Amino acid sequence: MNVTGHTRRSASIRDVATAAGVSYQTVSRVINDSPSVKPSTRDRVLAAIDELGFRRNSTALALASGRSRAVTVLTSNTTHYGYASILQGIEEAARAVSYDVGVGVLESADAADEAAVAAQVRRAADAGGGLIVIAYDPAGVRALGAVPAGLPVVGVVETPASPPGGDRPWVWTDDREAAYEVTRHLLALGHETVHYVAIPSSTRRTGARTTGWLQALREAGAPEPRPVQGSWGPAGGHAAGLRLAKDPGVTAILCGNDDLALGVIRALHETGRTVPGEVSVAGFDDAPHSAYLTPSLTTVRLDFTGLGRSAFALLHGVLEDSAPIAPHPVSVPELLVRESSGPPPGRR
Amino acid sequence: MNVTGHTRRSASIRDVATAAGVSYQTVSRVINDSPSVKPSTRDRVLAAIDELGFRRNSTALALASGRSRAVTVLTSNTTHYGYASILQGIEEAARAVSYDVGVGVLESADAADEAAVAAQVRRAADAGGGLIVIAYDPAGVRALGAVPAGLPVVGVVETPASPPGGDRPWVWTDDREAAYEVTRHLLALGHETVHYVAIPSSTRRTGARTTGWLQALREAGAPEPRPVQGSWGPAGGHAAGLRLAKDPGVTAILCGNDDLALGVIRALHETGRTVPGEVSVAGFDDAPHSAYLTPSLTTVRLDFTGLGRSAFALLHGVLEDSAPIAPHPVSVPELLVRESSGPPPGRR
DNA sequence: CTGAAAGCGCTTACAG
DNA sequence: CTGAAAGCGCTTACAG
Repeated sequence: MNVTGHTRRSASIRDVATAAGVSYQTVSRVINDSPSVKPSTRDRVLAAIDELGFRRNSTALALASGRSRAVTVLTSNTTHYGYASILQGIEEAARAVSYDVGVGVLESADAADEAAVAAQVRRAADAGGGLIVIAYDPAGVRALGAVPAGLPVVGVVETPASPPGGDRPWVWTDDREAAYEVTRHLLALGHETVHYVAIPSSTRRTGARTTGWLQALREAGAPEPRPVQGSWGPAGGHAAGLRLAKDPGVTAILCGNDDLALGVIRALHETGRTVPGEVSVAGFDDAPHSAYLTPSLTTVRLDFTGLGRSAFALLHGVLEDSAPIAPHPVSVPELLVRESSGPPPGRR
Repeated sequence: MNVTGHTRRSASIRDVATAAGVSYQTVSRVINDSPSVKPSTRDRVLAAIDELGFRRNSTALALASGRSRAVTVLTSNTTHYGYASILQGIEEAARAVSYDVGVGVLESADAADEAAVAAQVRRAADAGGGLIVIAYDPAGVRALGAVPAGLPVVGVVETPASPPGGDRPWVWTDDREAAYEVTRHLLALGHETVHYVAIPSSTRRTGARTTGWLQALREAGAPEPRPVQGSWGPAGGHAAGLRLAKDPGVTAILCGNDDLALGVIRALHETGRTVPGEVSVAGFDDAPHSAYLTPSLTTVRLDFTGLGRSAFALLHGVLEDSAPIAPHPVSVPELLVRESSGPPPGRR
């Protein structure tokens, strides 16, 4: 600060060069760790950098080199636990290697507004650097599809139906396996079948969680009820729960996430059904509060933060042209059996 | 895309100039809405821009002009509901005026790691543009304090004890008023007093929520129990709830946020106390699931998204040198009375 | 091992 | 109303 209150222009490589008695190209070499600098010269430059508090201007770096040590995360939402955790994981990994992280929220989760999604993708592309698209919902899937070829991008996606080719830089958690495990847990308790309240799938096809649930039912020879369409939040779970509560044959309900499960439990309570006495309920994600609900919620923990870190690692590999990192890191889901699941009535 | 799979260099203002038959300075004038361009010239340039798909390079803009239509949000966390909602509000407002938004997570919420906080502030400053610091916790407060003078910054803070001077570009929700209202609600139900489980305060001094709670107790001539220190999450609420449950005189508990309240309710349940039959519990924030808990949670809704929009509006005013926007927008908290609060035992 | 030149894609004065 | 020059702070070849 000078006396007028304006920020002092920070030192440039030319200032450092003058102070160190070298040309500014040499300064550039030092800050880029070029091996061809005499140690004594390097030391003088380093001392000048330190003395002047020089920090390399990232804007100039980006313009001159065409690379911009930055990643933009495109997501439909920042408040849902899973999305927010992925973002946190990305930021953590990015910070470790001095990358900036930007956020772009996709306007409409139902992807009705195609133009808005495309606009966000263009903005992100303009920002330079790489792109990570959270493609759990229609808007995200559309955004991923709208990324122009040639732009470095990683998609955080639902478990693909079949292993994608090597040209698909995607990461995911094994939702199918997770759904399979919870469903088997509920069936093992003695339930005749398990009903399912689905989160909106990212595509028109059946979602990965739905697939895993169905697989478990089929292997057990259990009846296969139609999934109930939910939304992302507790309100959708509540509505679905009220519908399911009308059917006295329903004794076990798997929900596409913990918020839905919470809404379902509320609906069951309102209609006088006890959990887990009359109906067992299980969720997905292990949100922070799920262990403290009454009853505490049986769920599957997915490592979203780790998923975010993996997404960034993959992108970083692409951007830095390093050896292609293992393209499809998959974290293992963990079943957490709590109070909300138990044997069906009459089998206690 | 060309056949080799590389992205085609996008059009520059020189390309547009050539196509339109003008100099590139004229193109610059057109994209900057300069009034001194002949309409017919403008039309030709606009046509060329459209045809070539020209998009202004924001990096070059930033380097040449020294301004960077960008804001970096510094926060301790992206997953807590309040923090995430503020971020969402900022992004929404920023997008409306084509600003990029970056995110920096402050390493340690307890601000023990002073160096890490300072490093994040430097990084954010290097990114250019403005800064919004969420200063609800010690790390955020420290970050806000570490911002070098001259850098455009807006702080999202707890309700200040006294109205700050005009040189403090701060925004807040009226937490004190909110706490005051919930406490009065509980007292009006007939409770002798209201206990308080506090969120960590941003400073060593008493937090705004604590102040509002105390004010209501004093006005009512109610006993003033010591606040119980909680954390941000349900685990802290659970621990605090177990302690409070030991005291049979406790009939009403106000919690610093909904997650704490959820943990408190769980602890009361575990120790055999009914809510609201024996103990009333109220929270703060109106998280999305709070209405669907059993019992549903009495709480105060705070408009975090609106707070984020206000923070950005204030910063935008500073950056664009426009008329100083009303410096301290305050949204009005809304009391939501639900099932978790009722009359004390014996006064039903 | 080090320096001088050209350029990244824009903007900001300065001319006319 | 429009054009030619200089420069933002770096990097990338190109010389020596």
